[in-house]
Amino acid sequence: MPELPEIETIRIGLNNIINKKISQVFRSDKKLRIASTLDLKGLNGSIVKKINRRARYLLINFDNKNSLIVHLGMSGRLVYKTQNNYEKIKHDHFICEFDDGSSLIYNDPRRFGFVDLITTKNIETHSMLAKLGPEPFDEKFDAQYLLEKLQKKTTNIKTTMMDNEIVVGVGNTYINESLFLSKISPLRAANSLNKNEIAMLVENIKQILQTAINQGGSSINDYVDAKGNLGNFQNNFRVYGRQGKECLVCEGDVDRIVQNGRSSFYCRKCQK
DNA sequence: AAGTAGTCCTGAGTGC
DNA sequence: TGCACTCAGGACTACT
Repeated sequence: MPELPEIETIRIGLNNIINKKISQVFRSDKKLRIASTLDLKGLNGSIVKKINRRARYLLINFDNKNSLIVHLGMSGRLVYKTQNNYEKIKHDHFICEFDDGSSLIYNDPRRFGFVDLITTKNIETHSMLAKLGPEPFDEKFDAQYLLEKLQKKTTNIKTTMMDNEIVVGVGNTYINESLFLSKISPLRAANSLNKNEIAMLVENIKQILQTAINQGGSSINDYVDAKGNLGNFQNNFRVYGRQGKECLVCEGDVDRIVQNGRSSFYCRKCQK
């Protein structure tokens, strides 16, 4: 499941489509998460200028002032193939073929993701991007900012940190890991954290996301990068998916609970 | 207003 | 072997 480090890894890998010219676009008739307003004709002849990322959205800017917004949902893959005459496989929903014969393929079995086209200057007003909070690596995301945001939040800290209006790109996997490193229980009310705990949490979120990017993301179930390679960070998980196993810090066991319909993994003894 | 539950989807895993 | 069922979760919508 792609989270921010995986998307960032894909973004870096996609730099080799810059300056390529689209010769043909394919879209399947399957419904993705949001109805796309994609005008296929408008993409033909477009040249890729830049690949950006905002939260978990990949933004592909073209020379004609349009941008593709791509979200990979739970199971989406965005893979670049250099071979000519790429043959579609099951769940390929969107394909850009370039004039040198290479292809960019969006494949998504569960169809939680989407592809949309928007005028680049209006990109921040897109319904999916308009309300997003700061990037975790943005200097605006610091202890003072988070303290203010959490003050009135009575819900648990784990769910709160996955709210995109507070900070973007912190999904289930990395918030579990960040809370473990910060020795904070996922059950704590968000407004019960003191400033030291908040500062530690901010630092650990930044650090764990950066480490994951450096290692090419995590491969759980579906994720591969733009070249189809697996990531490595899953080997570094301290609590995620380790229920019943021994805590790596103390002699306790890792617990699994469900919060707001999502799995949380934590050590009762280490995380208070 | 804030918090919570339901929703979309398919493939992998489990039990009979 | 095959069927039925459950689970995974990002982010929206619709309730309370």
